[in-house]
Amino acid sequence: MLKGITRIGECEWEVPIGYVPDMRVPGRFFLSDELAPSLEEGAVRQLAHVATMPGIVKYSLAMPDIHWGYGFPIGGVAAFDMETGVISPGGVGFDINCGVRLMTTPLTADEIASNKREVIEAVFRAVPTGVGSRSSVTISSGELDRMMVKGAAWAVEHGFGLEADLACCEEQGCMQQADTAAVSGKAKTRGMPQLGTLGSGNHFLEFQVVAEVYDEAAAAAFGVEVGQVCIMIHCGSRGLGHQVCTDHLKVLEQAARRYQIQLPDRQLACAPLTSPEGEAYFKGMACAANYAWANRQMIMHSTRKVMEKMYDIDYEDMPLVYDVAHNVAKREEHMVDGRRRQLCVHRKGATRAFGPDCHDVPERYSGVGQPVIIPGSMGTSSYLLHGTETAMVRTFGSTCHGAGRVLSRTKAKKMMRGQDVRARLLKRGIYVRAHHDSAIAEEAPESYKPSDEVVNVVNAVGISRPVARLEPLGVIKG
DNA sequence: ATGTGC
Repeated sequence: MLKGITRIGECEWEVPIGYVPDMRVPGRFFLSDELAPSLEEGAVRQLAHVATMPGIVKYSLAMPDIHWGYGFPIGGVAAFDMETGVISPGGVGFDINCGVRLMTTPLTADEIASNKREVIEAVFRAVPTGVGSRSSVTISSGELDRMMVKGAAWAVEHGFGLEADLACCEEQGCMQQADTAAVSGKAKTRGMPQLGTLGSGNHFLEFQVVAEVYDEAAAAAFGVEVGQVCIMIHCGSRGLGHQVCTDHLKVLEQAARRYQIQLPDRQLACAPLTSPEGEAYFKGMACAANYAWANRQMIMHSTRKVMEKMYDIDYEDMPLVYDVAHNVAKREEHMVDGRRRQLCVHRKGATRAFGPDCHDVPERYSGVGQPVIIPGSMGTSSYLLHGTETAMVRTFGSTCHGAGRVLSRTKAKKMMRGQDVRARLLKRGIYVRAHHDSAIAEEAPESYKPSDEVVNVVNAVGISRPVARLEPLGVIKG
């Protein structure tokens, strides 16, 4: 382990005050001995830097998928007091409300085996993918504004889903604080033609089969069983969220100076939560978060339409299990040292993992906890878990979000050829569809840590519990 | 992540 880090438990480490100057609280992260060698010193320094920010509560936290990011580490969780704390775009990330949803089908893997390629090609035609991909639906700027205010509900009202889908989204797919006045014209222009598109990079749409169930009762509540085909959708707020982040970063860099906030890294640009600049970022971020929920809702709708057409199943036979945000800041109430406190919880490459009796856990999952969805990389297992009371106590109701890269995109492209990766996966029965082979090389399984190990860690710490493992059958990449 | 970069 790195010098200066203290071991607290089997999978828990502390970054003590003093690791970098001016820390207000210690850092804490969760990591197994297996994952320890891949820990980047830069990511730990970022975790310590976050601990210097005004109003941070208890700890600067990181999940086992910690790695180096813009300002805050990816895998980072930081809660700030609503009155004395700050809000920072670096604590959310450029892809605001990058997230993932899981939908079940009534089909078994055997039932789609004979025409898997066809169905994946059909979904590939129905869901625009890739950098700069454009939507098949055109919306006016007025509609875009309404969509940014209403989120997933906008999509459902326009015929892109079921009322029941909304209850199965974090926040019902809508952050109430959205105010379109905080979204620039440029951001709107970028977002307008991209609604219902998948994007690129690590975003994907994957056909999966439930390979193993670890918790029968929770699996029954979530509606999953062994052998069943599920569809996982991973994407975010596209160009709109990226532009919202860029615009507000510029403002908050100035604001940090004006409010005389001393920052060890310019990328931690922030403003008091109570300041006009901080509030404006929050409102704009909420718009982008709502855009992302509507986006995933529309992609799921397009997928359901294809499935309905190709198989003898109804639209209603494909319920949404859940939709989680991986990149967002939220106002939440948490018990801290026996006291109820209003906090702004930043989760950057981290998943909310609320326990059984928390608010915003759908009624049908109460007693279990919210579903937590952790995608693997292309060709590796994904996991469905549930949130826990331990997460509420230890991590402001948070857990990890995925595997985390081990190879840069450039390195991956140098080391592997997309066509080879595709052929290798096909040998294992996994059909990969993308516009370009280069996208496949960048996202090869070797580019990522195994998802199994991060899931082991969060299970060991108790901040979420595995419900089921899903294995890939076929995948669409941007 | 992103109309990949001042």
